[in-house]
Amino acid sequence: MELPDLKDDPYLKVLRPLVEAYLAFELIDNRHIKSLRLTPSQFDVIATLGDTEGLTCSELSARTLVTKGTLTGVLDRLFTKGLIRRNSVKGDRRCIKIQLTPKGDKMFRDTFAAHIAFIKPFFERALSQKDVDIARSLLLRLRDSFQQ
Amino acid sequence: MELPDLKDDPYLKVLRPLVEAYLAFELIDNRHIKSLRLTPSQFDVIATLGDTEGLTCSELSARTLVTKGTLTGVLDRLFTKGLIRRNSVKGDRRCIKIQLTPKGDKMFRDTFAAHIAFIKPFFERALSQKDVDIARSLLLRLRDSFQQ
DNA sequence: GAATCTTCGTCCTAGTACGGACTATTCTTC
DNA sequence: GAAGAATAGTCCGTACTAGGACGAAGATTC
Repeated sequence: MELPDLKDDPYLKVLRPLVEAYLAFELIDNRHIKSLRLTPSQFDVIATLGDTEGLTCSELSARTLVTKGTLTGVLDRLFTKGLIRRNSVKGDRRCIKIQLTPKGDKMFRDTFAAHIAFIKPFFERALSQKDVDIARSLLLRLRDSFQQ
Repeated sequence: MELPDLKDDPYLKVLRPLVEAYLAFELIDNRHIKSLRLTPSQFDVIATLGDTEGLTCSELSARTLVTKGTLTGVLDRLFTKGLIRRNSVKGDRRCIKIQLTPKGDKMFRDTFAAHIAFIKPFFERALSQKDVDIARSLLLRLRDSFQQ
């Protein structure tokens, strides 16, 4: 990312920290996911499918960060690992319902809570409860600004 | 990314906003860069090379978000576009010094300031100067926590 | 000065990103 | 009910990612 030396600009002072905080989080996050033998996208899909009756591809790509085109390949690899299955949908032959297999469900139960527990202390160490509320509000304002 | 419904947890309330704010920024950022006929990585390299006498591949990959392995391909494409050249380094035949060509330098001058000017209003709209300072401090604390 | 360690850039693999093109359906509209 | 529009999932091309393997070249150590 373009991170020039613009510390003199009062507004752009927040660009670098935003990028750096996110990337630092992402690095830790991805590293732990990798130790679960999954890629971030695969984990994303498994976590989203957990505790559902199954979702279509479009629902999945809407709720995850995986785009429609990429999803096909991700699902192929999860299928090869025996973690998901594709069921046809009665009433609409265009749709496919993606569902966790028992093995996939076990993966979800084993890894999901563990991953959250792993990530949480990093936030607790950095921010007080009050800080959390402030950070949340500022970040949401930034998000909304970029989403117009 | 894994973004489960954990709003009940006071600490993880900030995870989603962090990810969402960053991704919203990245989307806008990348879209504008694309309109300059560059990819984010290519822009990153051009911006980093700007106003230097040239950098080696390792320096470049240290200062940008492009890893060593990816850099080769990115430089190949920039070379094809005539934006950079690779010079040998006297005294160390392992190194190659990457430098902007006149065309690359023109690209840097034309696009860099324009891109900053494009991004800045999104921050100005969202945050007051005071907010900027607070956001910056909180984000840096998060970053440091994830960097141990 | 030889063996070793380190660094440099490149190449490789598996996986992902985006967006456009494509086929098969289903829905709308007249 | 037939033509057109919209939706679902797949496939494709170009580019990128991380990390590991590699050979060439420099630095270190004894």
